[in-house]
Amino acid sequence: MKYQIPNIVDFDKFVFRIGELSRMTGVSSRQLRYWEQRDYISAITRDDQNKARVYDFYTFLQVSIIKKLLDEGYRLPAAVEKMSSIEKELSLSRKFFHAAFNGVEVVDGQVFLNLGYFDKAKTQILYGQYENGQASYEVRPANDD
DNA sequence: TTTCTAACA
DNA sequence: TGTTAGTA
Repeated sequence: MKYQIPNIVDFDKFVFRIGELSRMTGVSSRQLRYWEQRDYISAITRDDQNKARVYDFYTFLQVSIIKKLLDEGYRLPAAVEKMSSIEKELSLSRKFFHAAFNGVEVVDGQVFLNLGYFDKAKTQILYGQYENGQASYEVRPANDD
């Protein structure tokens, strides 16, 4: 009764040119080129030197984070450094949730996230629920079909 | 139309 | 960083 999130979203296929990335993030194309020159960000490897830059989804995230930090008052070098640590935290979070998430189950009309076994003996399962912006948890026996 | 580099403001 | 020039 559980399912996996369909792996139909391939983020590697989300690619943007400089004008698009600029409009998406509010960072000027001039800034994007400058940041690349300073090695703060990088575009997908270009064959020719004079061809249009192509940015991937992860660069979009990086630029978005840097932009937010700049708006908060960080100066560019500091913003880049902090973005780097935020990026690592995000990566860890993604890996954690990917490993923890075991599908969705509906009980009595309520939707629960199966977050895997709660104990090493595998007799209990941790369920998470999201409601009104709040996360809550329940531990229930594993064989509660 | 968009992007590129280079250069000046 | 913004802008502009002259291209591809």
